[in-house]
Amino acid sequence: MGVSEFKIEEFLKQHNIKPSYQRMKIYNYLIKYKSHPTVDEIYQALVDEIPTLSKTTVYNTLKLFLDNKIIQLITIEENETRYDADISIHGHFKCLECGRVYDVWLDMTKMKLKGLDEFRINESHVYFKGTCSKCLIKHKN
Amino acid sequence: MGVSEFKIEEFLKQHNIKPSYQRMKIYNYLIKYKSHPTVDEIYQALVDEIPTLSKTTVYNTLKLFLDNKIIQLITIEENETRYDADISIHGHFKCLECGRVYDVWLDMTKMKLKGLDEFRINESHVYFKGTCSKCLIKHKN
DNA sequence: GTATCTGCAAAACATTTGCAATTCT
DNA sequence: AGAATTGCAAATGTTTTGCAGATAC
Repeated sequence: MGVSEFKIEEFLKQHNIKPSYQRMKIYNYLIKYKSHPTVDEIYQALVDEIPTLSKTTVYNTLKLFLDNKIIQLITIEENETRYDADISIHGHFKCLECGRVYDVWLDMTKMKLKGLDEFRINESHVYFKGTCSKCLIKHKN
Repeated sequence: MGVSEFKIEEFLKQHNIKPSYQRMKIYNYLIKYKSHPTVDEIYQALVDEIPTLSKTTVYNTLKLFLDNKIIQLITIEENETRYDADISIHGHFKCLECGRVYDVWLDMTKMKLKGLDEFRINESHVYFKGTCSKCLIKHKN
């Protein structure tokens, strides 16, 4: 496991979140796999280990994490809400063939904006869609 | 009306879309108001004028427009799919106070991307959230 | 013992699907 | 008439809500 359970427990406490078993497992899943999972993917991945787990708890927990700003929400596809424990400013790329979501590091400070004079920007989101390198290589074979 | 019905009829025909009454009204709504509406907003706006209108038709029509690439889909908020008849490359800004969605013109060519080597990018999307100038002015009063 | 957390079941929405009625040519 | 379009009703899928039981301090 990339981050020890103890560290996660401390981390959640520092953010005013009581570190219940379910919460620690869900947060651990997010930082371990970095796969930008949906609610259902998190639920399916953990239900074997936590047989009593309910989707309601996954929803409740993610909402709590969002409110406390330790995760961010990724909206790429309509009807598909994803979550990311990396809250640094970065974009995403979704491969339309395999469905994987990748991180994209970009410098948005150079981007000139027209039409936002006098607006207050709180959040900036960038995402791309296309075909990832893994899928492109498959085509060659 | 900004664009005559005749022009819309011709436009749809040019894109292999049979210009039914409903389709012309829906397309007209999109180009007239440029408000990036949801399905429900379109439906509510037109149902007075077309009392038999159903949401199914709005869904069908928007899907047809998307397939024929005369509109684009905007995904800003999870659970809220919006549509835009302006298919040029631009971003959007959603005001978290009044809910309005604005167009943002930006030059993305200057944006340096890290992590997308060998990827094929088909679509690029940029959006912002915050407070628009109209709402900021309200605060001063 | 009291607060909180969890999870079932039902409700609330948004979107899709099947199909019959309507419209257009 | 024949093909396409419309729209109702039901189904689907996701997220939210109410609440009762379990758990933690």
